[in-house]
Amino acid sequence: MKMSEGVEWTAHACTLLAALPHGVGLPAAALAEFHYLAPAYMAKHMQALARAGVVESVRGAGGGYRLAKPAKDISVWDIIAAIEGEEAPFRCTEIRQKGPCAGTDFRKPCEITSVFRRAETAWRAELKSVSLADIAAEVGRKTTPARRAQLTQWLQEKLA
Amino acid sequence: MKMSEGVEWTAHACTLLAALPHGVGLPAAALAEFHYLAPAYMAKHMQALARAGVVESVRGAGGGYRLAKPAKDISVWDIIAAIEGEEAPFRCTEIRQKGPCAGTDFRKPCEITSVFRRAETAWRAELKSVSLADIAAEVGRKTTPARRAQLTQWLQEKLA
DNA sequence: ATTAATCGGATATCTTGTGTCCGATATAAT
DNA sequence: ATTATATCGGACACAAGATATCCGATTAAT
Repeated sequence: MKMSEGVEWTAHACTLLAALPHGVGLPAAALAEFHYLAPAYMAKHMQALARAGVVESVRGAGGGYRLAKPAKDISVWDIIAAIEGEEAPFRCTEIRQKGPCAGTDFRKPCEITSVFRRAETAWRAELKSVSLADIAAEVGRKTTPARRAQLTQWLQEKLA
Repeated sequence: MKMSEGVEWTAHACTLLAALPHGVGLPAAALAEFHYLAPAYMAKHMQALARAGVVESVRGAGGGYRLAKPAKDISVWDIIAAIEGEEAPFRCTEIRQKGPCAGTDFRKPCEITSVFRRAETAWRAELKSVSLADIAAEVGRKTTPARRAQLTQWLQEKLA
């Protein structure tokens, strides 16, 4: 069970977008360059985010991706759902309904499925409770002035 | 991100083993037959459980697999760890350390990794909190007398 | 000692994730 | 208005992990 690297890539990319002024975006190539990631693959993942409504795409010269909503309204879960889909990691195939001793009264989920449901609900709850705004604020708080200057300069190049 | 079906298969298989008297086991073929599952593939998964110390294998005629510990000391998490490994679904590759604006003070995990750590800790906590004994007890409570008789007869065949 | 049953690891197939490329489209410059 | 350039979007290859099987090694029963 491995989560796609795309989640990590886009989470960091969206954190960068959240640090930008409202309405301002960056092309996928710049988002990839910011962490030295494969541009084409990053582009593919950003497409998934756009389809899911997390970011908006602007085509043509000077275009790129920008957040489709305020950063406080985008959770880490939203990013996972966009990249990985909403389906749960554990998928009950109802094997209890098969076999020599299978019964017939199966309206409720089996005990094993129930455990996984509870666990995955707790997992999603944590992921939903943190927004891009929270992350961006925390990152900003920890950023040194030197790095902040570096970032400003890099952004000027890219936004010019 | 998909969890292996082996987790579902072996969770149900272990639930069956937990219902047996202490020290008694069943061959992999019987565990598969109980839910009409592919015997060879079930065998492979049971091997993983044996390697992880969740079950013990007994070779030769009359052998099979039995729980290696009391059912109350085996959690759902132990089964996942055996089948899937202990590694977390989200794997931080420290992309923040790369790129034109990468800094140098990276002793602590980044904000994004922290969120995933918290979420996965909550997930594992739920899975660790439920033992095979809990599941077996709940299943037993819900089992009708008719099905219990079915099970008893099937077991007599298999244990004979 | 022989036979039969069972585990254990090596092997093959298939789905999913990883990664790239080129056409479609919109912007900016001329 | 036209052209050239930048950018997204989906179609297309490749690699990795999950799925599934088979046969040899080992052990108990006969």
